[in-house]
Amino acid sequence: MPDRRPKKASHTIDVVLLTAVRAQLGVLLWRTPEGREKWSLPWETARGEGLEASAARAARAVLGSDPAWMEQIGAFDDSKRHPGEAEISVGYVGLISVGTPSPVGGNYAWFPLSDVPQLAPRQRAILDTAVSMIRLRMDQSPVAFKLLPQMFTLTELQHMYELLLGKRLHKASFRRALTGAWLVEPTDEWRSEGRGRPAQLYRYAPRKRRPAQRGIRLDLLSS
Amino acid sequence: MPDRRPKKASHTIDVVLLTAVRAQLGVLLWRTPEGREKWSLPWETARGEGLEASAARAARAVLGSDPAWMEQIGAFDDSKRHPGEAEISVGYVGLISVGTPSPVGGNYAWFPLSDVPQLAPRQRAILDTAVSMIRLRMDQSPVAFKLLPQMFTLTELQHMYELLLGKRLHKASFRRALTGAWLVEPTDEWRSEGRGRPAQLYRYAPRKRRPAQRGIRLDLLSS
DNA sequence: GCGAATTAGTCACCAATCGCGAACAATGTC
DNA sequence: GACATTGTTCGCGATTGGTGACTAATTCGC
Repeated sequence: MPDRRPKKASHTIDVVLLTAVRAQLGVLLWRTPEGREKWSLPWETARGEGLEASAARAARAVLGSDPAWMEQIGAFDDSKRHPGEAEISVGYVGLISVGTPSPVGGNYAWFPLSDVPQLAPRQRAILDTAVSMIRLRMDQSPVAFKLLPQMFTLTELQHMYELLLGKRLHKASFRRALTGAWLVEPTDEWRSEGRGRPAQLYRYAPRKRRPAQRGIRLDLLSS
Repeated sequence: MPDRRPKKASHTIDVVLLTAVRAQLGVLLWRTPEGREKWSLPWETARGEGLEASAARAARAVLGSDPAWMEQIGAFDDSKRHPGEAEISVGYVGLISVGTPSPVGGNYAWFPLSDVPQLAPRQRAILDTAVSMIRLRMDQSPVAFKLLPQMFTLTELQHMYELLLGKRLHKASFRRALTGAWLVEPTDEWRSEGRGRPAQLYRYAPRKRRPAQRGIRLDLLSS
């Protein structure tokens, strides 16, 4: 990614790649060639190809494949300097399904969010915004599903929601809401995971819903 | 605002200023000096002062005062050209309370969203994103309140919510939800608006709430 | 083979919330 | 003063959401 040719680019594209790692969110960082233990978000200089394209290129260069989902976070200046010396950076967040092969071990590593090393201030802001945006959008985007493989058990899905929400959910309520929303459909496969009853596998398959005439949720305000 | 001096700026800041105008959202546009009937969002070239500062400067230059609320929308390239020829543009949305004096009549005018003239494609994208973002964030930001004066009647507030949501709300339910969310407090002033009982004036005064342990709203997904 | 342990999936009860119509209150109009 | 008009509140029935307990299917230890 970071091949710095024209010294000061007008703007860079910085990518926050997230996945679930050991009951936490994890972010993929790149070891900079300069310092021994300096880490950075993967980033690209703009090449006049469009922001989405730049972000996709950056992600593909790291992963070898496209993220399951990607969205822009916003533009950042944040006074402080950027590794690429650019005036502004445009942040993108991408979600990686668990199980996707990733280049761990080389100059890349997954860091749990609770244990992220020091980053350039602007990149730290990009990361924080990415995470809070993901958590905010859970209701409007199929975020949890994009962090899971195509087929998953309902318990895995619930754990993913708990991870993102940061709180425990009740099994029965979760499943009732899920079937009411028509988001998943069962497959005819089952998975036996050690001891206990095997779990049925589901896939993400949102269906049309009736308009769902619920009122406004003013209680979400002033949270 | 648009004083174009260094021909090609690296990026511009484009501002979507919204207010309520005749039971619709309205956006403030600027008549470009070139074409007779060509309109544009107010915009600024970057001056190395920070994005927020540029956006605030752009808004202040148009209004003479600061918007009641402002937030970044994102960065846009969108292939097509921008009036300022910049590679990318960073969009901001600002909310103007009804009643705020605004420079209508000069080279500025409010356009209801249903009747916006042709814009540069990128600015059209910025405007559309701004509106949908405002509508999405209603639950998380006090958007409706920022479009109203400091003191307002509950009927006015309800009309504002109806305008933003695009649907009618039931009076009793709206008020119940409102008091339950502890968002407003009554003042000791009343306003008599022609015929009918005078309405009490309220002000936006969010209070701490108990954690409000409601579950996830999966039904909001796949809308 | 058999029961304990473990995990998946469902049911039923109860409380909180919501949609909705109607009542009640306070003012202007005739 | 009767009536229209607008603001404010009440209460009922239906839906939704939180919760514990129940059933189902498998592994493990003996």
